[in-house]
Parts: sequence; structure tokens; C-alpha cells
Amino acid sequence: MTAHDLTKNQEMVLGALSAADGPLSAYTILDRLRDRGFRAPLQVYRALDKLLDYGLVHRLESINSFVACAHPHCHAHGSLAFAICEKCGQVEEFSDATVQSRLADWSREHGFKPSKTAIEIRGTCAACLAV
Amino acid sequence: MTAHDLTKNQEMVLGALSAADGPLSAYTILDRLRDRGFRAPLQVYRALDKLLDYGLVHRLESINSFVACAHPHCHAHGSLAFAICEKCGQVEEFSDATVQSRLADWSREHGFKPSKTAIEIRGTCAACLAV
DNA sequence: TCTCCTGTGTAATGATATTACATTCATTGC
DNA sequence: GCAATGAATGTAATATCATTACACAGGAGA
Repeated sequence: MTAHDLTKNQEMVLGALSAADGPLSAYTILDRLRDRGFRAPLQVYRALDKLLDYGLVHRLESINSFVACAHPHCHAHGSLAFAICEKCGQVEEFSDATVQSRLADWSREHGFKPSKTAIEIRGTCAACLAV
Repeated sequence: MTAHDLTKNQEMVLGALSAADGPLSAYTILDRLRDRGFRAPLQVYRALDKLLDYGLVHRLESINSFVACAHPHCHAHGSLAFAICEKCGQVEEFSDATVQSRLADWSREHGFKPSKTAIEIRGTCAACLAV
């Protein structure tokens, strides 16, 4: 797997996501990059599109936000799962081979050709439950 | 399980979703109900909130749309999964006990208390692949 | 009756995402 | 060198999705 050659905007967007301690919306990214020259949503969305392609960033469908991949070096792709804490906003990224194979089974049995799978558990994380 | 006593607006929104042959966005529902007196998005969103509570309607997070539950009589809840065709828009609703238990396992092991789980496979359905 | 709760009507606004069009810049082939 | 090409970028406008705020109507129960 060769490293991708990121453009300036892609670097900045990925940097903003990596520096954050949780998922960010596109408009939040935009705000954080305004003093670095960003002016319009499209600059963010275009960079995100590429970063999503490269697998360096994930989109959290259920909260319209984006996170840097937790394992940017091992591109062990397939369908990832996310646990999203509704209290603190923290996200845990994980994958489960059994879940993946069960969903793949269903798809095969039903002649469905999957392109992108979202598995998102919203709830309360251990840290927030402890409070 | 007692049948829910739906209000007029809830009936109309559920009716619109049941009559549709695929998921609808809130604004599409609004448009379809304009000649029945609907005027504002909130009328739709409020009805949807209740219908979601009752389990009569599901929200497809990845496409910001809503569908009538495919099994409104057997409220076999838990985390449902959806296969969404990006060509024709048709949605298949299904559930898989193994997937559910694996995700429940992960949650227990990590002290995460789930409230709502979304499992959505986007891709191409058998019918569209056959074309 | 009074209060409380739920549902409703309406306007305004906020939040997320895309379309359209012009420009810049590096690369390639002549 | 220099046109041709394609990717990335800049900007404005607009489309799409969702919520806040406030007012009113009607039923259930003290």
C-alpha cells in the first residue's frame, strides 16, 4: 500500500481531524481552517471526498460527521463499526469479522452487491456511564 | 403489544410512507401531504418522531430518509439492518441474530450502553444488477 | 374551573451538502 | 518552448435536511 500524496487542502483537513479528539462536521472543519485560508464548504467537502476514498477518514452517517481513521497505517478495510457516545461525542472504531461475514452472507444470498456499509452504535460510553 | 392510537398527522405521515414504494425524505412527505393540509416541515418531523418511537417507521441514517416498517405487526425489535439500492432506491429490511449478538458482545465488553444501532448496506440490488 | 399535558400551526433560522462556473497549476506530447 | 489536458482550487449561489421559538386548541383529571 503506497502512501497517498495528499494535496495541501487534503493535508489540512486530515490534520484538523487528527488533531480533534472526536468527530467533526464539515462546517466545523471549515471554521477551524479559516485562518489557514479556507473560505467555502466545498473546499472541505472536496478534500473529504478524497480522504474517504483513500480510507484515511470515515464518515459517521448517523451524525453527519467525519473522523480520522484510527488505524491509518493498516488499511484493514471492510465494513468498520463505530460506537458513538452521545454524551461526550467520543467514537470507538472497531471491526468484527463475524458481523462482516454475516452481512456478506446476506448480500450474497439476496444477490445484493454492497458498495459501502455503515454500522453505527449510538449510546453512552463507559467513561460517561461512570460519572 | 397494544396498537398505538395514532393522531391525524401521524396517520397521514405513516400512510404516505406505506403508500410509497421506497424511502421518502421528510420534505418529500411534506410535499405529498400538502393537499391534505400540511404546511410546515415540523408537522412531518413531529409525526415521524412518534412513529419512530412506536417502531412503525425507521430512519435510514445514510440517506436521511424514512421507511414504513416492513413488519409493523411483529415488533421484533433490536437492531435492524437495511440494504439500500443506490440505483432504484428500494430498501430491504432484515435482521440477523448473530450480528446483533456480536455487537451486543462488543458493547458489553467495552462498557458501552447502546441506545440505537444503525446497520445500512448501500449497493446495488439483484433486480438492478440483472438489467 | 383550573391546570397540565399533548398535539398542532406557523415563521424563522440553523445545519448540511451540492451545482455551476472560472481559474490555477503540473504534466504530457508535439 | 508551448499548446493540450486533467486535477485541484476559489467563489457564489442554491438546494436539502432539521430545529428553535412561540402561540393556540383540546382532552383528562384534581
